[in-house]
Amino acid sequence: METKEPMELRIREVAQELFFNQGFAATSTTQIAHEVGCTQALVHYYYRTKENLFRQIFLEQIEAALGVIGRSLHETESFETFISGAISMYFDALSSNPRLPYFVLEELVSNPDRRRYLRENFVKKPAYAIFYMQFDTLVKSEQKAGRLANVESFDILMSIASLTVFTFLSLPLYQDLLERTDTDVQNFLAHRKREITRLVLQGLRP
Amino acid sequence: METKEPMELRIREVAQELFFNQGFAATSTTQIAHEVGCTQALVHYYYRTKENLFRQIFLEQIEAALGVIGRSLHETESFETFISGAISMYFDALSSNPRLPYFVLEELVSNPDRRRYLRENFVKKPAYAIFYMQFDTLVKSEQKAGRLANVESFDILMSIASLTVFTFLSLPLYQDLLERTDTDVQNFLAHRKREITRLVLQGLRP
DNA sequence: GTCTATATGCTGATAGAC
DNA sequence: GTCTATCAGCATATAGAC
Repeated sequence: METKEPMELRIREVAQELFFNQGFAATSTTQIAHEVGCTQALVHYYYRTKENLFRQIFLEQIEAALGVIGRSLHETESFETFISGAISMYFDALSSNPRLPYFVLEELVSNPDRRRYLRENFVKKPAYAIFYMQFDTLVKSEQKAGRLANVESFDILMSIASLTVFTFLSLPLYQDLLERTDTDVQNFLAHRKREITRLVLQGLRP
Repeated sequence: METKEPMELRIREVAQELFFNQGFAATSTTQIAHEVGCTQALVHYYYRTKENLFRQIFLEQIEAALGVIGRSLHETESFETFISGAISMYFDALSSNPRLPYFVLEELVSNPDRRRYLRENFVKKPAYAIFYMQFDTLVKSEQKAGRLANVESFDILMSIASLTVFTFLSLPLYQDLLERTDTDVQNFLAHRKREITRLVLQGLRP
């Protein structure tokens, strides 16, 4: 009953995995074709250029990542549970996709065109301005009520991003430089999740 | 009176700048030679391989970075001033070298051989075990005296590294995605330095 | 839709003249 | 020490047979 996947899709799936693990520059269309089990010409038949193939995959990942951030903004009983819930969501999402942060960072840092594209097609969309305004309003009302330290909204987001994202960026270094097993890494992630939550919450107290 | 620099050194300086800004993979010996004003063969005459040339430069940068970390461990009047002084030193060192974190991260993440080399030649050296033990002893004595929250030494280092390093890793994104000027970036860095110091210190309070 | 064959260009590295 | 010339290899991309 198993329907054979069409080549177009298989190429895309294999390409995604390779781009993800090796980056754009280090992945060749020849390698993609080889792992798919077709000729290199077929990759170009479907996607014309390597850049084209990459862009489709890259945007899909960006959208998925932004989706997680969007869903983290939801009603809770208090600002503290809201923040700790958001951190927990980011950590869990990245734990099942630990190479995503480096993949996105690498391609955005090394290619200004991709930054421009992301800015014009995502950052400037009203949805993201609304997201930030909602968060900012929430922060200001909490501060007015005296339940929150006098910290800027942007700083809260930057600190949470720094602490969570860097954990995953440095994971290969943690594992190899300190010679840790996969189990060690899992324990480390769970441990950091708790400590980061504690640190951020303590930093938000008036 | 100006002595003409020997070619060997000029090649190295130009290579350093290019590797720094573009990474190892994206920099060719042809480009190095072109910017130096010599032939590509001369680059290989002096350094034999591109990897060889890179390694010398890379290790120099690693040593410089580790040197800053080493110098940050010094006597102060209190643990709080010690921590805020260290953060300040890291921030200032990176401000005059903002691409260093990405350069080091990229090469270590993308090349397991470099991680192995760094581990065997630096991480395993007694000097770094001593550095960590000194810090750990200091933390434990502060905790015994009730002046410090019950946080593991490694977590303190990880959180400081996350907050400072990620700031510089994400600088191109901050600038381009939010369309900030160079002056904006300078103000942003100064602002984050203060906020990160505040957050870490508050997180260390019992 | 999938293949073979090929064009074109760039890379790192070496041999050998001067 | 610096050059010219060249090699082999791999890349992306395309043309054309089937």
